[in-house]
Amino acid sequence: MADVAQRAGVTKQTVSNVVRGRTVVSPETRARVEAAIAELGYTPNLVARSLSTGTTMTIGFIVPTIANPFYSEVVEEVEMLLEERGYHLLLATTRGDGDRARRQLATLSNRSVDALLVAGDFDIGEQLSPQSELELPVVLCAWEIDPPDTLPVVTIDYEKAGYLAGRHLRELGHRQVAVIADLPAHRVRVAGVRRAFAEDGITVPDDLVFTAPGATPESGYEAALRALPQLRAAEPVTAVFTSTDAIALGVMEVFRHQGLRVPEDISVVGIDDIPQAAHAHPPLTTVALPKRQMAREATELLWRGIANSRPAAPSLTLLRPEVVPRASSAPPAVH
Amino acid sequence: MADVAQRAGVTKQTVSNVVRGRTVVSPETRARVEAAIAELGYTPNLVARSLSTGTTMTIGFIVPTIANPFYSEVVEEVEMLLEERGYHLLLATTRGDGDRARRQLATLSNRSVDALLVAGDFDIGEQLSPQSELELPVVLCAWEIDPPDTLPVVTIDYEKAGYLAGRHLRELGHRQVAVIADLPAHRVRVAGVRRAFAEDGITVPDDLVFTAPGATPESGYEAALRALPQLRAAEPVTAVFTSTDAIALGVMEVFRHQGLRVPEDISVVGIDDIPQAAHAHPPLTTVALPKRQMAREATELLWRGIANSRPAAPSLTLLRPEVVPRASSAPPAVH
DNA sequence: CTGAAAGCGCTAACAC
DNA sequence: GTGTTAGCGCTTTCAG
Repeated sequence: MADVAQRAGVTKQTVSNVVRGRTVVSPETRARVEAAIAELGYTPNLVARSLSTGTTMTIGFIVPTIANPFYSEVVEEVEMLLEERGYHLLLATTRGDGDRARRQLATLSNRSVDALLVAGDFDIGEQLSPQSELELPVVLCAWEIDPPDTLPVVTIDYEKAGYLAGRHLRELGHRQVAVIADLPAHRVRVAGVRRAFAEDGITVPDDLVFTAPGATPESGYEAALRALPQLRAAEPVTAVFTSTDAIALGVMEVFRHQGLRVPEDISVVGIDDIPQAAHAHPPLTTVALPKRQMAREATELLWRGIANSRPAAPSLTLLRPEVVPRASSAPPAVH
Repeated sequence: MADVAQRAGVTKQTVSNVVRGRTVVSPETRARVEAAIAELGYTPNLVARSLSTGTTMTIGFIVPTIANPFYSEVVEEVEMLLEERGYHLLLATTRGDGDRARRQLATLSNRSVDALLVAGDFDIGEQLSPQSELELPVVLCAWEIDPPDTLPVVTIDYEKAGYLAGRHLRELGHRQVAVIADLPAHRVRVAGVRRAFAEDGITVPDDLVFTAPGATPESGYEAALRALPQLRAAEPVTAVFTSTDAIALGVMEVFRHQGLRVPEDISVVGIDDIPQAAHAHPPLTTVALPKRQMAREATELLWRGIANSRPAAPSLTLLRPEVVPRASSAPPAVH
């Protein structure tokens, strides 16, 4: 920078002004400086600028994983929004490991990011309270279980997602439903389904609730195998609610192998609306979670936090999920 | 830091030594300093450290998109490897936009990252030559088309992936194959298929090559619809090669709707081995691309580059793909 | 083993 | 409009 200044016959300060596009520089001076920059191939040192300004133009995003299409879509959207404002994305994953989460939080908050977005995995909640004391804007998103009330949270009404799935089945006329869910992580979604049936005085019996740990197609496959005898019991189950589309994919695979037709013999409803849901066989009825909208609102709060250089006031934004009816659900067969 | 030093009755230097775990500090002094740190809640400013050391403990990763499971898996693996060494991940996406790519490259290289990993999209290649002049370790990965020979490149033998798919079909006895590919991006994969058939003196006619832009299930669906008349022509096509599993998913959906049985009437082979391939209907035969291994080797070169504070010597590492036979491919029906 | 001094490259105040 | 003066918070010499 000093070299550029000398070559252009000005001071570093003027070079700085030119680089940052300040309007205080006369056109001639600007031209001279720009020429010098080009000749010397000068490029400003962002770290030095950060030290000086106290701002890094970087925000940290802590997510459980990126392999899950739900999160990768959120991350993609956030990255896009940040880029629009010239911000960068420092990405960290916790993989459901509380220790990792804590470490990630610690490093990122040492003034190396301007703000922090944290997507919720239930075990990270605890570590967060000390964080709020820190002078760093923090926004939480995708917080399914017990969103803290000390920070701004943008999440989805997961209970309602379950409720909508349940009501969809009820409206089709289903009375006997099995549940295959990644418990306890998705307990809120299951509660929603139960509520929908309870409204009509129907109880979902505990022995029709099966767990699919990890919420993968594989876990859904295994859970469906375990569930099979119950599904075919005397009082026939006419529908299956899965807490995730991924689980539904595995469940439907079992049904195909076992000759259970979807939706003729049994309906299937998932949650999420992942890209593959539309191309499943049959296309999967699901409850879409507004991930991109969540990303937008969370980022908006981030900007607000950055503007005030502290977290936005505690708040809870609950986004509304929406049923996407497809071919995997239909009225129960009459018998 | 000065406060901590004063409180512990030492200088900043000693505090620094304690923080960085240097062994030059006497146990008593160390204890005093640590107490002061705890009492004051001191946490080192990483930006200042970076300015001083010239190292940010951050590496940049430029990737076309993260929504595609191929890349998200690579990113996830890279992030894990970085975390092991205490490095952070600055993620940028290009979305196939050359301008964005150039901007991303420019910002990231201004000393704000210690090294740069770039996953290949064909239009980014050009921007990269100026970069190599920069004193920044750069490693390229997933470079399907024309890997530059001026930088270290870790990629997959995509031609061989196509070749293996083709040979798999040949070994099953298929002679007449249609190709549905995201061209021109995947032209190398198609060339591989052609080579496999050419070895047996069989030419894949151009009018059996269909393009599925974007390599999504949707694009595969549409391409398959266009291809249908040809597939049912006089000389029957007994197999379809798709340049990507995602395309195959859409193609198989069309076949189901049209009553074409897979693999009895027609075999389908994809490339990639995305998670859904195993749960497709039927499970998809594919050629697995060693993404995680690619991530590992690329990261290894990154470390080497950082150690020498410049890119590793130009090199080309070609990883070997592998056929994963599943139910979507079988010998052609005799007629 | 500890301390004092100099600087990393840039920006924010002020003067001029 | 442009130049001058101080730092931002840390690390790195180099003496002691």
